[in-house]
Amino acid sequence: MGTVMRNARGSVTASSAATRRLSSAPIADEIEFLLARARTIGIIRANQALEPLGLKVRHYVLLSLAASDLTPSQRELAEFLQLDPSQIVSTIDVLEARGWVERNPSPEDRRINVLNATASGHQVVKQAQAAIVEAEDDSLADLSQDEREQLRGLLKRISFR
Amino acid sequence: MGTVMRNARGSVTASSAATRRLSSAPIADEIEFLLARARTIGIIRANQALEPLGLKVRHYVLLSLAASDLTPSQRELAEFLQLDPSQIVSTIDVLEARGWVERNPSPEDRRINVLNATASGHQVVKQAQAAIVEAEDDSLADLSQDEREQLRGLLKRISFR
DNA sequence: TATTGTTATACTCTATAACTATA
DNA sequence: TATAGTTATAGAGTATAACAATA
Repeated sequence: MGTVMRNARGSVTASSAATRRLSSAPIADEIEFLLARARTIGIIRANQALEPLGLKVRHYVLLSLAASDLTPSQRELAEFLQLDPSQIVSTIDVLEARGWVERNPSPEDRRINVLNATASGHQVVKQAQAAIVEAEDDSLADLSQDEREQLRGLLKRISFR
Repeated sequence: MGTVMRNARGSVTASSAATRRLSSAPIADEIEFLLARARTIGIIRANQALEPLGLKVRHYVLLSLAASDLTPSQRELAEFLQLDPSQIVSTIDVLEARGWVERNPSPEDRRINVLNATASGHQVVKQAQAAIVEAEDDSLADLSQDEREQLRGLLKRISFR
């Protein structure tokens, strides 16, 4: 799904006469449909939030993982994110060119590149995190804190098993 | 996200050593990340389930809406699904070529095409629905019926507001 | 003059295969 | 012989603009 409505204040909205009318269709009750819709809304808001930093969600996710203390290899990232290894390459190329991430050959197996965030990479990921939290807060505005934790727990169980 | 693991029985799985290891990273707790992941898993399973019918999720969604009693116009569908009108055109072209959907000019405004499913279209959507329910049941296997209703309700509130 | 649907086109994202260097 | 990473390329999906028919 791609095109998105924006209201007068410039924020994303999914409302329109057509949306309200068609939201009574049976498909609007299917979890998979709702997941896809919620994700589309979320990813667009997140990309908007990251735009000032020159990042897209894809870069942010990799940068965040590189900045963790898990020192992931490219292969691990490909598996974890269910992306092709070649897509990891091109995304990391961008992050490395900006000096935010380093590829360090593993001493034990020199085929493997272990990823580390640089000092400026850590700074950027911190800013990005703040922007993402704000966007998420906008997307989930109608849910209480308890409900957000419920949602997080349910999603985690279907995402990792 | 694209590449996907399949286990020995051919069903989709998100598990691997790397996945387990990296799932302790902070990003694996962000709702937007989990939404994206759950949606990827779900859409792949759904596309697999629809493959015998020669359908993808996109076609199924439109066919399902055409088969509802809401007689949506193409413009309404574009708004509802947050797709560009031109994408609606090409998807309906496929459904129409197979004799599952008809474009009927509205008597009140002949610019507007109202969509109706044909008899065979209704049959196909019924089969597709059954396939989707099975795929969804696979994706949500770890959740109780109550938890699925919880999830549906939470997603609906962030998807339509 | 504005809107619905259509066509054409460019762009991004994703999938696949071949290659290198290391093991 | 197998694996990690890279490169190149093709395909699918998405975004944008221009157009004809109708309002």
